[in-house]
Amino acid sequence: MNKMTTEVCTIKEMCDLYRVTPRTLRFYESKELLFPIREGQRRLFTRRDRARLKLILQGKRFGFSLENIRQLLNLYDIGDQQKTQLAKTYELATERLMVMVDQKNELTTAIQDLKEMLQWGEKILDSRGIKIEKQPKKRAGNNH
Amino acid sequence: MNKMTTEVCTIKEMCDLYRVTPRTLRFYESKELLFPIREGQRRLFTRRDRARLKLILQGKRFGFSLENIRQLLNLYDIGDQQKTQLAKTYELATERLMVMVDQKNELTTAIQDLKEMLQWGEKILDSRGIKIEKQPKKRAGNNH
DNA sequence: CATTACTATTACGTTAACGTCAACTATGAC
DNA sequence: GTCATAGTTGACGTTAACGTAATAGTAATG
Repeated sequence: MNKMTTEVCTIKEMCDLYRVTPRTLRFYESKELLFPIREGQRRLFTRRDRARLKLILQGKRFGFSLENIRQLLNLYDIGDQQKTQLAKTYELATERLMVMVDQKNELTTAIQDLKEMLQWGEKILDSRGIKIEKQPKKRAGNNH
Repeated sequence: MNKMTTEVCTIKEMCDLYRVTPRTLRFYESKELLFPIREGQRRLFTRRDRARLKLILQGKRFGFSLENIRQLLNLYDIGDQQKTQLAKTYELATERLMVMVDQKNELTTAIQDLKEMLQWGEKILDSRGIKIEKQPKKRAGNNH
C-alpha cells in the first residue's frame, strides 16, 4: 500500500524488540496468539501483532497460561460488541488475582518459616565456631 | 526385635499419614530420598523414613527441587561429622530464600499492576452500566 | 477354593512452553 | 555461480514430579 515499512516488521526485528526467540513467535502463531501476514513465505508482524505480543508478555507476568491469554485476546478483539465479553475478561482477571494473592500469602509464610530455620541454623553454626559468610549482595542480571 | 509394629509402617499407612500416594513414595525411593526396608517384597517405612518424608514435604513448600532436597537430606544424615556440610546446607537454604524473596517481590508488583488494570476495567464496565458481581468469598480448603 | 485387598514391577503418558536440529528455500552481494 | 544471511517447516527433545495402566504375586478372609 505505502512505503512505511515500519508498519510491519520481520521476525528478527520482533525478537530484538521484545526479547523473544523466533521459535517463540512461531509457536505463538501456531497457538493462534499472533497472526502475522505473509510476504511469500516470510512472516510480517503488524502493529496489531505487536500490541498482542505486549499483552501476551504482560499476561505471562501475571501467570496466565498461554491458552488463557489466547481467550483473553479474543475477547479483547471482539471488544465492544458484546458487553458480556468484557465482564468475562474482568472475571477471569479477578480469579487470577485471587490465585496470585494466595500464592503470595503462601510464599510469605514459607519465607518466614525458612527464615526461622536459618536463624536456628545460625545458632548451631555459631555454637560450633563456624563463621557465616554473608552473601556479598549477589548481582542481578548475571549472564551465566 | 520387639512387637512394636508401630516402629515401621506399610505404604498405605504412610499414605494416610502424610497424604501422599503410593506412587509418590515409590518414586521418592527410586530417587533415593527414602530407604524403606523390605519384608519380602513389601516396603516397610521406618521412623527415619517418616522423618525424612516430613522434611521432604517441608522442602517442597519452600520450593526446593527433589534433587536439592536429596542433597540436603544427605547432608543432614552425615550430620555433625563434617562441619562444612552444615554450612553448605545453610548456604543452600540462604540462596533459596533469596529466590523466594525475589519471587515474592515480583508477585507483589504483578498483583499491584493487575489490580490497577482491574480498577480501570471497573470504570469501563461501570460507565456502560454493567454490574460487577463481587465474588462471594471463595472458600479455602475446599475438598473438591 | 475363590474372592478381596494390598502390594510390586515395568513402562509409557502427561503438561507447558518452548529448544534443538535437519533439510530446504529465497535473496542479495560479490 | 556461489557464499552468506535470514527465513521456513517438521519433528523430536527437554524438564519435573508424578499419573496411569497392565500384569502379577501374596495374604487373609469367607
